[in-house]
Amino acid sequence: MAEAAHLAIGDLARLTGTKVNTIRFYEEGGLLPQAERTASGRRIYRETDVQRLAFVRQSRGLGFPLGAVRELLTLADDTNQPCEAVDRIARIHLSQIDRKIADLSALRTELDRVISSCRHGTVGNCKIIETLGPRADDQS
Amino acid sequence: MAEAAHLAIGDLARLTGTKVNTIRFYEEGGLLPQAERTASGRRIYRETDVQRLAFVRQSRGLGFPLGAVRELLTLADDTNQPCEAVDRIARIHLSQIDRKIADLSALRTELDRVISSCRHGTVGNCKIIETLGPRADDQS
DNA sequence: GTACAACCTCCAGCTACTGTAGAAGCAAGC
DNA sequence: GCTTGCTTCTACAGTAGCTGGAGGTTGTAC
Repeated sequence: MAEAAHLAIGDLARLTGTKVNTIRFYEEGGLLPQAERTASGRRIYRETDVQRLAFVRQSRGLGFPLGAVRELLTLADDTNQPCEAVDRIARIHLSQIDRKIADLSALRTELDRVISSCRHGTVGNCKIIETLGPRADDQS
Repeated sequence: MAEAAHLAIGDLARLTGTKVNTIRFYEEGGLLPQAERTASGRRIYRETDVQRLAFVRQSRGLGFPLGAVRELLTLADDTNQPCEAVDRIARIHLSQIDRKIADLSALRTELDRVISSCRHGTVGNCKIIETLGPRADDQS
């Protein structure tokens, strides 16, 4: 009997590509339920835990913040609900990613402009340094 | 006498659009020198501090991490050096921004794909939820 | 003399983990 | 039954870059 009736935390970690500490961290944050324990206090897991953790990891891999993952988990447990709420969470996340990309792109443009101005002289007349500080005009 | 011979931390904050706590944080982190103090222990600043903090803020605004800002400050103080090192720091930062943009773009594509699969039914047959968990195949 | 703003230090909290210390459990070999 | 060595346990510090708050002075204006 007992072909993997239950798993130790290290097994769960290996199965899901998650660090042991991260699993404990998720448990503490309510993303995973409080694990059952052996008599000596070690956590034990089952197949459902593997699935739940895989869900968490997949969501995190798509960049959902932990709060969103918690919501998604709650929603996923209630299979009769319309999936509108799920869709909404995902779209909010998408728009946040779009915003980050836009911000970074603007930053990139600006930084590129700054770098292009470099004439490879000394720091004293370096356009990059000038751009960074208002000291540029102290020769007036 | 005394038309702003020196500035209080609140003045410096206003002049540079920086929070007071942030200024103290920068001082602690060595981005600003230890400020002079009045007899009663209050920090006092001069024009050079305004310039230095402006430099820090400008650099941060371009996304340079604090470590890079520290290096840039050191370089900026030695005006005779070639500005190669400055250029290098900026280029490294640029490439990291490029990488972030690429990562986010890939994420965006994937997330968009997931969202597009939504058929607006119930959570039970929600493609988004399916994508997030390996539970999808449990009907086999 | 008394408000009240601005300043001080110290510390907790944010995100999402990661790593470490020190102790205890567990399986295998001898 | 003892040692070795791996896994697990709890608890806490650290990462980046601040931000906000508590609780206590100081400076200034009325």
